[in-house]
Amino acid sequence: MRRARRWKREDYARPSVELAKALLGTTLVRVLDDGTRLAGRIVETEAYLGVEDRAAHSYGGRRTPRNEPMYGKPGTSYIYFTYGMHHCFNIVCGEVDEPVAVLLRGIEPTEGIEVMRRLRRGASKKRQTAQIADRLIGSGPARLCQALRLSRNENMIDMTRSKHLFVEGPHEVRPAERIVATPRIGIGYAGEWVRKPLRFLLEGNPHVSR
DNA sequence: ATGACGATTTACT
DNA sequence: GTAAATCGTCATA
Repeated sequence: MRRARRWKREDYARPSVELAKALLGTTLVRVLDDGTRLAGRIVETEAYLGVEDRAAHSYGGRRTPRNEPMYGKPGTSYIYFTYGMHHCFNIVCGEVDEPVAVLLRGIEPTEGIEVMRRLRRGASKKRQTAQIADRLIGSGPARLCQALRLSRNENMIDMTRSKHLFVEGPHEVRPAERIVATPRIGIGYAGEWVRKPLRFLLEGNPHVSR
């Protein structure tokens, strides 16, 4: 087994389409304050291309308090609150002042699975479901945030230095898991950008959303 | 100050 | 398949 290698600045400093594909098969690690280590294999991502991309928060060069992290160093976390109840987690890439990022949409839990299941269940105020199926723990941008206890507290973290949130290699993609591209989800307002194949996933992996 | 809306999830018909 | 939940953000005034 190859030794785990934490991603450095240069690993993040590339175009969002490249990063979105490169992240597939790597491990996202989240260490809670009490030291509990949670981890999952990234199986679904979406690339956001910045100023030209109508679906991106930075479309047209918009720069607001919310999307400020997108203008930071590659490897910075960008976590925002939406729909009055959910969080989405992105990793900033490209160059400083180039507002591009990759949205993480699905992980296959590998470490701390039962803790993640409990975090997911605890996130719902409604009646506690008997048990959350494995494939529903990390399949979806907001579910992933619940499972890893990610919220605005983890916004704007430098993932090349943080002890609580980072990406690890090596890249593990099985031969049967080909990378496929589809249109992005939930961006029906983005005109011609709706159709562009900027969502990437490992074909056949059950921990992909929908 | 106001209002429209969202890079979603869940429950229900 | 359809709709409710739920509130921070941002454009407009």
